[in-house]
Amino acid sequence: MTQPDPAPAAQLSERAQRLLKVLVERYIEEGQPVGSRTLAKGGIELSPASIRNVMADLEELGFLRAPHTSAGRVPTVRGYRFFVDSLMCVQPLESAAVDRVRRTLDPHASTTDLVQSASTLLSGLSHMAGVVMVPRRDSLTLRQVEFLPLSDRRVLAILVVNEREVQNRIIHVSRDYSRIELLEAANYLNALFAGRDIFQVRSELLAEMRRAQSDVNDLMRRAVEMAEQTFVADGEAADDFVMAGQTNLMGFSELADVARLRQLFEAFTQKRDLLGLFDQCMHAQGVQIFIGDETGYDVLEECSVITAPYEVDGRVLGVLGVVGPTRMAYERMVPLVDVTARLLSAALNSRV
Amino acid sequence: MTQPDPAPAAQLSERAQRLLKVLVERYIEEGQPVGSRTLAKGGIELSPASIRNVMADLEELGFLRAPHTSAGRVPTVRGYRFFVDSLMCVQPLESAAVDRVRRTLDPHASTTDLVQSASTLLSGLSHMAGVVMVPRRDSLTLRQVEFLPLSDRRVLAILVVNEREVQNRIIHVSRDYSRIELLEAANYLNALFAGRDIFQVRSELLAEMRRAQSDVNDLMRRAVEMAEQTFVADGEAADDFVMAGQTNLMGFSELADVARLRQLFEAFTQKRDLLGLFDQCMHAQGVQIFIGDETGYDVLEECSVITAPYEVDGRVLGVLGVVGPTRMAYERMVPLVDVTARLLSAALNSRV
DNA sequence: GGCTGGCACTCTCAGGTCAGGAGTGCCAAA
DNA sequence: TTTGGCACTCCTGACCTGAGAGTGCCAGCC
Repeated sequence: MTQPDPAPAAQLSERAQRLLKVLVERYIEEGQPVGSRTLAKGGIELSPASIRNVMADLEELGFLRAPHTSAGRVPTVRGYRFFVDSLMCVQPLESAAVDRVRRTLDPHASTTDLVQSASTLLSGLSHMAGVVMVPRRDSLTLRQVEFLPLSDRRVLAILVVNEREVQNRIIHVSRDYSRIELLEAANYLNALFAGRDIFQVRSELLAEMRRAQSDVNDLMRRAVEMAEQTFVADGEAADDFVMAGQTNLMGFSELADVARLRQLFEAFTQKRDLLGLFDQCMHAQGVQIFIGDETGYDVLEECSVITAPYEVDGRVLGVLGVVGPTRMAYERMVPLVDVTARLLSAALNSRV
Repeated sequence: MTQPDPAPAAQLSERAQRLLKVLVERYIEEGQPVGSRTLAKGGIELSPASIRNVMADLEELGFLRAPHTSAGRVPTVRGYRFFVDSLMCVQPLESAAVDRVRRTLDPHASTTDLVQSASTLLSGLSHMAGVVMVPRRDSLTLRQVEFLPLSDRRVLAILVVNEREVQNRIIHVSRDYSRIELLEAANYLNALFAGRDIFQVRSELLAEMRRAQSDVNDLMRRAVEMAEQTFVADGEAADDFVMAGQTNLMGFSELADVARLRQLFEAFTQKRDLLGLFDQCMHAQGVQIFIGDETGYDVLEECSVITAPYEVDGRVLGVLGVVGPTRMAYERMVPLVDVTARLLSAALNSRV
């Protein structure tokens, strides 16, 4: 996890913990700094003065802070962290919401549509921004390849991988090939390598070529030339995510500053920072929570991010999550993200 | 064009016109309401008092308005419109910028990349938001079609159209076909219809089928079943645009209100309004300017939009443009949009 | 008749003051 | 250890004020 330095719960009396819990819940709900009077009336059975003592302790320990002398207290990042780790009661997601997620993530839809739907769902149900990394496909099983001649020594390669995904790329070759020559090369590759991993095929072909040197025939040379360019990873390019509901973030008063908002949205379009954050979550298990500067990125200082990986056949393919202000309903967001990740995994798994 | 009701230039003395021109230019540059003193010192050879008289006339005619009693004047939509139609001197775009556009719009790139580059160029050079409609391809020439069996009576159809564009769709068929059966159907369609328009092919096949009724063989029936679903327009779905540099709009003080900004960005993600506006420009000639409420959409009230259609073989394929605050440097944006549209057309035309 | 200088007027903006309210910290008493 | 009391701090909004900018209008001038 990501808490900066462990704040031993031992430091906090049972009473202080209860108080912190109520205060954080209250603050998340109302958005106003909460004072001792408010707490005394709602949930804490102590006089305002005693509450003030406890709050002073909590402030000293770094769980709370006062925006100014007479303004009640607000949770710090550390306060939220402790709340999230030890105090929060995660309720299961309402079944209506679960149903909606389940119904929307149709296993028959294409991967792109699934990713799109998932991010729309996340934003719709959280009223914040939803993000879904597009699945990284580290294994690309060749199903079929096809080449079509273009002019200028260029060839259009069409690649069907993993049963239903179609990719196409334009490759540059050493001379113009005829339609027939390309067909032969494709047939050769299909016959020999259908059902195999394309990167393996590529390196195998190259190795074979090098070993055999002189006695390779023209057909094989052709095939290798194509394969070399066709079967390259576009993993780099596919390192991407889909986002929905960014505009929801404009509704939060915490983020109402136009200049900050601009930076935030620029970070969203550049994608780099969020991708960095999401990459960290790829191989962590289950739901992760990053609060404020725990994200490690300045632009996200006022934001929290909740993520969960999704997977197929037990292999993590990507990460999804929500982005919102630090003052968010964590106990609702955690199950939302969790359920969405599970159901997206299920949809991807159960496809045929 | 779009001016609401023609403001006869005759109403305006030569002097008033000159004054309006200087005032609008000044306001666009500085962003502050401009007063009589400022004008007297910069460009207008009259005393402040005389200038005030002229300005009062212009205000009465609806070309200017005063934000408040002692704040100088600001152009109204009508003022901008008259400026744009009759007063503005459009300078040609700096050659450095033209070069950059030309170099960036590489004819060898894919359509998607070209559209993306064009919108990035527009936003980069305008410091506002750039928009490019994706080309509507009303003619889809079949080059090759391929079918691959999936489970559950579904087939993956891969379609190469217009020489280099690859589309794929999943179609539902009446029974599971074998790989061979699908191959036959594809060969049949390719042999007969390669190089033809896919919609024509579709209707022809259906007509033929209906005419021949009983004596069609199984192969043909199969082919028709595929073609029927494969060769459908996705023109609807492709009604789309690519936008870049939205965040630039957050820098303008005119648009600094978070609530309005949110509406604007929501309109951008929903796309409907902008598409409506762009559709109007499809069949107008050359550069179009929409100022403030001339756009016809409330969210764009504070914005101006400048568009130009782009074309291939003399046929308009789409529209591109920029979106910014009404207070923009029209005389620079017009040639920018114009040149980008021309060079995008050129790039699309000269491809091989 | 059109242009100009002068002048009173209006409006915004920034800064300062002030009272009210909210919440705290501390202390002494229960 | 808890609690009530009290002085204190700080924010907030309202109000005022003076400076600055620009106008409208008028009377005089070319």
